[in-house]
Amino acid sequence: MGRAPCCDKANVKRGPWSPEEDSKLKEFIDKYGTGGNWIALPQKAGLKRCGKSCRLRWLNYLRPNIKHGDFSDEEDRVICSLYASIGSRWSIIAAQLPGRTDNDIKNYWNTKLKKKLMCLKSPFFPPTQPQTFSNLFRDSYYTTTGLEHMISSAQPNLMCTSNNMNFQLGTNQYSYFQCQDQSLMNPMQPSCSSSDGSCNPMSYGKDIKQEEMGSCLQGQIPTTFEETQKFTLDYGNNIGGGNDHQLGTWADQRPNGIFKNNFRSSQFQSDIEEVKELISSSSNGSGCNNSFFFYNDENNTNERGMYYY
DNA sequence: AATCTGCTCAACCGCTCGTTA
DNA sequence: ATAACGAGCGGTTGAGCAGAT
Repeated sequence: MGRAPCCDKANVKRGPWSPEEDSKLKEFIDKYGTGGNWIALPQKAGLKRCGKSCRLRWLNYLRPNIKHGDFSDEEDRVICSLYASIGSRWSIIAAQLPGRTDNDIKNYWNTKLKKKLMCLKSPFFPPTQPQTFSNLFRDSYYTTTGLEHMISSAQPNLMCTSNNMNFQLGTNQYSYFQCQDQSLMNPMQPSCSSSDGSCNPMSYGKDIKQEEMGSCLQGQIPTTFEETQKFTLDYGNNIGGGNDHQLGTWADQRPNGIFKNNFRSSQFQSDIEEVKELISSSSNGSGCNNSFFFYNDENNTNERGMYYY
């Protein structure tokens, strides 16, 4: 038995609000406030509406200082930055943008901003404008959870988690991500597990649904690790950092299966073996070899890169 | 001009959480 | 301790619109 409805659905009006209803609601709240009880409000205000509907109408449309219209670049930046950090916590994001409602931001993200960020060079997502991982990762995007989220968003077949594995070698910072091919499993299940649970799926990845992946990939979901590697090479053409993304594809396939982007940092080059060593010792021999590691130099700006193996 | 297609966004739905009795 | 309730939240829907065919 489900929860009792909050109002008598047969006797409440639904659908778009008329100007008369708007003014009734506004006048009532201006005069008496909400009284902390939305359920009782419509009756008092003479509206044949559900309390929830009144609340939504007020919060999203009628209350003072609501800002409508295009989002500014600064607002874009704040939304992306917060989304990268905390995910779809729209009310928290809205709290940082005066005049914007959570519903507005959610709609804006789902219809426009997400697409902007998804414009990677890819056979599955034909770009409408140049966009690269390195752009996504600039400035405030560059947090560990942000990277996890962006990788998962941009590459829906991969669920990535860092397990908070960050370390420093010389002046370079490294973050390690285990990535699991979601096309091979139920999206809620990890593809591999270890005794310390280091392969548990991250919470950000779990809301990518099978049908979304299907439509994203247009039926071309890779089914083997080799196909996934190829897919990632194609799909992640522009993964890279700083100026790296201008240099083209992941051209260098190594015998050991590591795919290399075009890195410029000699420090990074010399760190590689040590990074791999650290990763294999810290990941407790879990056998998770479908992974990224990502590095950032001391300036956090120009020298960045990602290895996939 | 008619039809189709894709997009936007207001509104709804169902769930969780906090409060109260 | 717990059941009931309302507020708030995020996901989803669908009417209306604009542009493409």
